[in-house]
Amino acid sequence: MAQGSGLSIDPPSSHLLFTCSLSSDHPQDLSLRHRHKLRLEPSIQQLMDCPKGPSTIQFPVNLNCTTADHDHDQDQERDEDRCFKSDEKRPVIDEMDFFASKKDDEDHDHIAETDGDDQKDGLCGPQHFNVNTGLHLLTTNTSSDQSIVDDGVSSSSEERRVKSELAVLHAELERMNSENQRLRDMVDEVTNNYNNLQMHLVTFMQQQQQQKADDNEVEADDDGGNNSKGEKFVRQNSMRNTVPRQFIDLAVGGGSNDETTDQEPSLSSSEGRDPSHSRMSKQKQDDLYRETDSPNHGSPHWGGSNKVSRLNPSKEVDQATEATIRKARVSVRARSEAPMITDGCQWRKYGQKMAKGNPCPRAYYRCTMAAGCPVRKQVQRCAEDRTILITTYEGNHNHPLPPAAMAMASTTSSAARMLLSGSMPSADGIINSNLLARTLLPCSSSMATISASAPFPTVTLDLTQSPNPLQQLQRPQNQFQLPFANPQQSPNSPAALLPQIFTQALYNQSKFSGLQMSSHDTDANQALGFPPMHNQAQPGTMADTVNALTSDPNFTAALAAALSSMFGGTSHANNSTNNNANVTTSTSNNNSN
DNA sequence: CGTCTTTGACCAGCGC
DNA sequence: GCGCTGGTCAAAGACG
Repeated sequence: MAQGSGLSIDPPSSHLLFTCSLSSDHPQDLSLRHRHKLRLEPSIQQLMDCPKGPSTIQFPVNLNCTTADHDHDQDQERDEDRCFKSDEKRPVIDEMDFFASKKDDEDHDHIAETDGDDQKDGLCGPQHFNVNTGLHLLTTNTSSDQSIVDDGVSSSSEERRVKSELAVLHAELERMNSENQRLRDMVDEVTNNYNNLQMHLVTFMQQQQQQKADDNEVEADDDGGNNSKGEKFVRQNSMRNTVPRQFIDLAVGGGSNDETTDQEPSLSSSEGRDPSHSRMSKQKQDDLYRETDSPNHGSPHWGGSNKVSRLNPSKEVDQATEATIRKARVSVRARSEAPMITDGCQWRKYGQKMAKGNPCPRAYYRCTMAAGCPVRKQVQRCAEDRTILITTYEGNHNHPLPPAAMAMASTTSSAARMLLSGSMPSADGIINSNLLARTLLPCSSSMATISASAPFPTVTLDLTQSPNPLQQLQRPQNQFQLPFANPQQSPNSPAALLPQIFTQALYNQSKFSGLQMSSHDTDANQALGFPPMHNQAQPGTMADTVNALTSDPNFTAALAAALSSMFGGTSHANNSTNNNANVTTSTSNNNSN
């Protein structure tokens, strides 16, 4: 059967097309079917809106046909053939694409490359319409159910009709392109506005910090201190440089802090303890830990890597800040049956204790991805609900991280620094914390809690959406609960994803606050499948996304589809990581000591 | 044999 | 000073 000429377009010809699209006998038909399904539906709406209905409504009419009219294999083969052809023609009425110009270019290139394989590929593009008008005839005959190709008498009139259709469709295409351009301009404008706002916010926060520094300097000078002007200048600069320094810290996953760590004056009690612990471990790894982590190990707080260069001994303010930062923690509450949520890092369990008020033991882990990495985490099940796993992180990694781990790790330090960006110990620190929380996690799908009066400043995100309201009421009163949008989280939502959502939330806000930013953040976001920053400028957008995701019972499938669309089928690694994130082979018993 | 987990012991901080 | 608690150490055992 020859294209265009030999086709016997009997009245149900249009039905044939739909039969083809539903065929599932061949794998390639499945792809075709998906393609049709995905792209035809919006087309229908466009066709409805098209001023010249009859010429363009033909395609959706095909969708209403059934498969019952075709009994012969030959017909089916013909159907498939026509299906491809219809696919080629379909782009004429394809869905609106905000970035159509680029896409069209790409399609055009692709067409040029695979000119002879169009039928196999089912390629689409406006150019196809021009290339193969004979195919177009296949689907232009639905209104009258008359054969077009075999009608030699009416061929000239058909040509004219086709040309007029073509003109109309071209006009429609141009209109859509212009509208696309207009929308893109609007997006650009919004993005620019957002960037400007962000810049202003950063500037404002820096000015606030500088003001604080100035106030401290005035107090110091009033005390009769011998601070020289030069030293004051250094201090002011140190405050001014806070943001860049934080930037560097995060940029390297905690930064190479070995030298600064070694020079860190011990704030812990471990120094007096180390001699008594001179018994050398048999484990090389532990030796390494001791070598590189001894300034912090054994301290009542977990070690942190956010150490400032001690080149200038006058930076007491920075030292105090950094010491507090080391104590800051980020806690994530998520439902998980697994003993530990996999966050992309390798951890070694170094202890387990029974904590007061909780029958479940608390496990202590340290990062083993690099010798001397000071990052630690605690894992404990919630006493009220054993299905809730509470994971608390502290410290910054001193080594490069895999993409899956980078987000969480950087978020820990980001959250810690953000938490401490206010004056925590004072009453107004609570206010600052509250404000911080509001700006920190407006896009959270759950409950964000900031504890400013706890022994260690802690950012807690309750991602469990506890079904028991009493649990919320039982929280300590010194913690702030910030109810955001709280869609009922699907019980099927993989708990392992929640920290990453949390991570993204923190990321967005840390970027929004301008306190921490690095190119690695963007990389991590992208590695996790999150869109680049400029696409999520508005927190509400992210909130909507998270809400939609977490409320979707088919969340995993939807996520996989979304990732596939983002990465063009290369998202398997991330997807599998996400889905398996809470699968851990390690076991932990409940033995207490 | 190397790595990891378990678990009793040790230590420091804190409150009384 | 004493006891409680949280955090850590390190020997011993398990595991691959």
